[in-house]
Amino acid sequence: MSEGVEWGLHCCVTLAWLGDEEPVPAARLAERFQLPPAYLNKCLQALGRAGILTSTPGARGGFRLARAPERITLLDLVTAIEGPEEAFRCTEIRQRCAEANPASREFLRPCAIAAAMHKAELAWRKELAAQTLADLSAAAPRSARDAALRWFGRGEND
Amino acid sequence: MSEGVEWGLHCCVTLAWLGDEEPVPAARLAERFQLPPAYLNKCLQALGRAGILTSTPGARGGFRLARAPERITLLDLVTAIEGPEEAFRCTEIRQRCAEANPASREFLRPCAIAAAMHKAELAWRKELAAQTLADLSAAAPRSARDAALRWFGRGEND
DNA sequence: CCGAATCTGGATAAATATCATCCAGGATGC
DNA sequence: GCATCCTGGATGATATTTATCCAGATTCGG
Repeated sequence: MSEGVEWGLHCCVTLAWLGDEEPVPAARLAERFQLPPAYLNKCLQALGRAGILTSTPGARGGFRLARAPERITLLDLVTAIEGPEEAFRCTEIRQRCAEANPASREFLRPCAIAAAMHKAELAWRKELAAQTLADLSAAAPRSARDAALRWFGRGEND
Repeated sequence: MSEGVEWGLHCCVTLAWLGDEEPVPAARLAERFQLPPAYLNKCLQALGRAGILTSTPGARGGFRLARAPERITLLDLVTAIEGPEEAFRCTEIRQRCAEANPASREFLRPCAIAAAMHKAELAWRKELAAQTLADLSAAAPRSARDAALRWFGRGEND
């Protein structure tokens, strides 16, 4: 799994803590986590296209959550970064057997192997869909949240 | 996920069908599925090191299942090919925050984000562990099994 | 005992994906 | 107007996956 998932998760949790009064520039988030600014920006763009973040261009612009943390699941995040394809992709090698006829009725139903892997993937997605950004923000220690608020200069308001 | 997982699964299901009276050379399995022989061999070697297959060198040698299909789970197979690492790997970017002190007590407990991803991964593994090679062999249509037996010249005995 | 078949493991190369940077263009606020 | 900041494309660096080849060891069959 690409590292952008981890970056995106940390950034979104941070954005959840900060609230959406004021957008946060990508460069500032990169600085916070010591990540490459240009590349982190690419990840945030992907989150924007997926409707998880909204971006505001221009001075004092940046990113903020597009909706309440309770309504953003980990599955949303992971799918936005990694894409919607499953980890296991069936290449239908059963149809490459010498005698196999691709038009055979046998191939109408899915490959049992692909079905088994798919079932596991569904379990994974279900678990991801069951956890929201709000859960993550709450699970982190208060000290982490407080430190973030201070670092971003939001300690006073919130 | 690497394609070797799919190859390994198909090969193992086939070996389950054939029984373990006689080992099957890697080259023959490659021919069956039209896969690159040398590279498929590497995958089978990995399954051998993982204790899923046993290999016998020399003429009339090849691979066979190391134990009954009921006792080989999909998790065994996937782990053998993909390795034991989790898909999401936490790089502890929370510790890279400017003010963070790596010795802090806060970092003794795992990162909430990593824990959430880990939970999903466990659900995936659990589902994989619940399915065995025997289940897969049984789920495939009889015609596929029969065709394999014929192709490998084992139609008469079994 | 010889030779063909076969696995083992290392070296290597090709193809692809991931990670990362840069830049031109457009939008926004001061 | 100008500094800030997102957007998207082009490009390059690095890592991983896929694939090949070969020398060495082992076994079978004659």
